[in-house]
Amino acid sequence: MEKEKADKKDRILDVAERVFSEMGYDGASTRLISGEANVNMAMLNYYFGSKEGLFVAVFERKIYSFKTLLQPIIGDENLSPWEKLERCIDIYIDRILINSCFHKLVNREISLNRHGEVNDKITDILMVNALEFKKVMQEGVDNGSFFEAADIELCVATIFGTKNYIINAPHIASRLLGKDVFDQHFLETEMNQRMKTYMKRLLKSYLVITNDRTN
Amino acid sequence: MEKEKADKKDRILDVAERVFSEMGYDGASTRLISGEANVNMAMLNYYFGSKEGLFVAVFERKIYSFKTLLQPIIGDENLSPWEKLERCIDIYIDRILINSCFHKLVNREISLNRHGEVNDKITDILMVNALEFKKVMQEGVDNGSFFEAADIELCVATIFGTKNYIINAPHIASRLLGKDVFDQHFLETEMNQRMKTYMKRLLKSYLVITNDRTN
DNA sequence: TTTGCTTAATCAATCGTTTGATTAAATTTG
DNA sequence: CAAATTTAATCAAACGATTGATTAAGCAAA
Repeated sequence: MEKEKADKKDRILDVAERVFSEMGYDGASTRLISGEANVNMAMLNYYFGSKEGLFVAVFERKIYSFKTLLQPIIGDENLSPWEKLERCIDIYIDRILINSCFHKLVNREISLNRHGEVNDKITDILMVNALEFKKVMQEGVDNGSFFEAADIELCVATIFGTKNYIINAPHIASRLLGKDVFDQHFLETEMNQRMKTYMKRLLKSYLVITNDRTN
Repeated sequence: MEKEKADKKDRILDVAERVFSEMGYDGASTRLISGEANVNMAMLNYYFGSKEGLFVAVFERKIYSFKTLLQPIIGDENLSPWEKLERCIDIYIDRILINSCFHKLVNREISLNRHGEVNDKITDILMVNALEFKKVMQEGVDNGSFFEAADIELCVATIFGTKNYIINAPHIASRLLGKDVFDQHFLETEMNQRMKTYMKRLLKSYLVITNDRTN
């Protein structure tokens, strides 16, 4: 009973997450979601109060800052700023590519400024994550191991933006890369490694001081 | 008469572009658009046939490849691959920041794969532009002036993705940068210069070979 | 008069939500 | 234990509101 209820709620949330991410909030009707989840329409309101309530629930199940994951790395005094950044990138890319459909949803709905409740919460969490990356890079700049004139705020935009570009428009990314970005297995293995390698090399060559640095 | 009609159509298109980009296609009702444009609702269908027709018209007015802008640069034999890339970045950023609200619309609706007609057209155009950038970078790799193992496809993702991150979620970007990204004047002046400087330095340090290159 | 533009009124369809009835399990009562 | 009562889950049906679209009449200009 308890179990079945939890199962059904989870099934609804799974379907809702997928349908929302495919059709957008407005494009996804409660009838379609309930239909695909094989539950009566009224169950959505019974469990979640409203369509917006369901939307919020989809987020609350998944969204949480991984500040707690990043903190021990950032606080580790044995690691150089660059080593910290490397590990943060690894953790971030791992998490993103596993939940790519969810992050697609996040990015689309956050560009619409509605759903005040959800939006504010997500904005806060995204900001926390962004600021963690910024903090690590600032540390590198401050201790002189990173390029002093580095635009670390735009570096944050690059880290998140490069990922978004692949995730948000998979059919474009597929054509660009010549790979099937819709394939979850490809994302979690080959793409995962490729993005990590690329992000680190890109940022290292920009941030980490070697010798000459002409404009 | 001719003039007034054109004016009215343009006014509708201006409003539609803004409302679509603020609310999304599904979130924007024809009543709201016609209301804000101060025209009768039926005028939308009279001029554009349908809501989707209006949507298409919004795109057709603005979307076109700037391959023609890039071609003379790419074809110029007096320019090195890096010099070509620099100029392409300049042109690209100029164009994007002027039409930021439109590109926000493009990016959201392309992540939803509906509107087959528009989507296919936009995808093609975006691909053309992406492939132009890729071509320039490939040239640099081929002639040995660029890092041979450079992941130029992900470089494309970085160029477009970094821009999207700023444009798509301006309220997040505003908090990250400590600036008002909604301010069109700021975008077209300060942000414009800052993004150009950053993109060039970032890509140059990654692509252009200087001396050592350890992982 | 004919043509092109404009309007208010109206259309069927779909939206998210609510309802009241039904079922089954859990709990209380005798 | 058995009977009575409460609670939770589920459903088909219907609600009012809003959607995009159409109509037919009115209007102005050529």
